[in-house]
Amino acid sequence: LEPVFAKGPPIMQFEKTVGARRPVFRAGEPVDHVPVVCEGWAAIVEYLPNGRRQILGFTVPGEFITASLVFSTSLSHDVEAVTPVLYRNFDRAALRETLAKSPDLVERLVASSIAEKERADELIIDLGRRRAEQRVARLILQAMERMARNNQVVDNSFNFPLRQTHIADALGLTAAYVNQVLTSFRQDRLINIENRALTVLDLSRLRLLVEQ
Amino acid sequence: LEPVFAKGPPIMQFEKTVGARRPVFRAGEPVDHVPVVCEGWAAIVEYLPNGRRQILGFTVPGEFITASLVFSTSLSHDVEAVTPVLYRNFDRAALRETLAKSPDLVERLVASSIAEKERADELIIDLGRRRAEQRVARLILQAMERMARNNQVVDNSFNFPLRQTHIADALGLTAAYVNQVLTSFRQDRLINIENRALTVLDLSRLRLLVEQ
DNA sequence: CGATTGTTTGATGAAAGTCAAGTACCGTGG
DNA sequence: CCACGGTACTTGACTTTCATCAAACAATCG
Repeated sequence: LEPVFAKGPPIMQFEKTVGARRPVFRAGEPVDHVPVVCEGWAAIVEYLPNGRRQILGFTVPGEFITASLVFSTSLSHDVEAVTPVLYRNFDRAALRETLAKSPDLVERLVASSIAEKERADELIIDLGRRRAEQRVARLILQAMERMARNNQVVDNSFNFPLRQTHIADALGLTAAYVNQVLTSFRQDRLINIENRALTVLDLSRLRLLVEQ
Repeated sequence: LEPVFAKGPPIMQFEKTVGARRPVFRAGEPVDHVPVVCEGWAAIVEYLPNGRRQILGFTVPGEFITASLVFSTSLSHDVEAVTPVLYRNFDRAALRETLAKSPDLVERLVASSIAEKERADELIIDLGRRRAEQRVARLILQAMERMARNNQVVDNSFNFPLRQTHIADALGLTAAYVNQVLTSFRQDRLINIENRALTVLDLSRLRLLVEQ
């Protein structure tokens, strides 16, 4: 679904940009359009009263921030820009009318909504039953897959703008510990990170780490 | 949505029962009807290659096993009966036709699907950033809320069939540790569990534990 | 009523957290 | 172009939370 709107917008309304580390939306505030991210990464974030935070997921370019915004007019979590974010806002009523006329588009909306749920379920499994190493390895592989789907992986190398705090808050770890894991990955020649670009040096060994 | 189908079924197909601890569905196997649980609790479960398991959620009576089965014809996780489960199977095509005619029902389907996603997000936050005590307390309060919605809570007391292993596998803990937490809850006169019935003795103190 | 399944308790250990201090990096303005 | 402030990364010493393992006991269920 999203590619359609990310590129040639039939019912586009207007674009907006948000700088890195700035909020895109605040939890609870009304969202009167349906946003699709065109450029940059965003994080869906929950802040807890004790100051900790949990990242519920990331949106990569070409995706809805969340498919539920087609139906719902507010979000229960904050959305923050990881990199500078450019997103397009679609008129909700117009979008829903378009959907009503196109069963094909509905299928695709349903599909991205199911995919969202599946990513959430995978994250639950990670947080509940996998150790830090596996969580980090899986995050990397998942990011690679999602980027590959948009043809943004060349030579096992792709843009990876997440800070170690993002990884930590997404995986229920601390930045200090994520650092240790990444350092050990580098020493083992599994990956390399330079200039916000991540290169997977040994894909099969990384996949092996992830199974089990 | 579900209450409609759990009670007076316009397009009911047939009922099935499954004994406690038995599988309801296997991951990947085709599901050619849309199941709604009428009696009993079920768990959605993922088994990992290392023998651990993670429970992704529970269905209480009157709910879809998962709303995504209205669209999708298979599940990516096992479903297991916690108690004996009685569920009704609806014809997917007929159900979708009914939906096409009733925007009201669609709204309700969307709502339960969003609720499912919200529960998943809450669980992510629990597993990522809350400690065992809070996780257990929140599970109890959530169960109470869901049962209350079906008028199954009397005097802060309700049917609670989960074994400690279920709680552990749902919250990313071990049964031994869940036992310690529950024991401490009982000693603190927060709750009582007897005969598969859970009574909340001090709701406000339990809520206090959960915030923060 | 025996067998399976679930609960309780304790001793021990490991994974990951906390805290702290130092270094590197980066964008902005003088 | 350099200095500066903020952000990000790295490392190490120490602590906490929870896991692991084991064994005994209790409850349930054919």
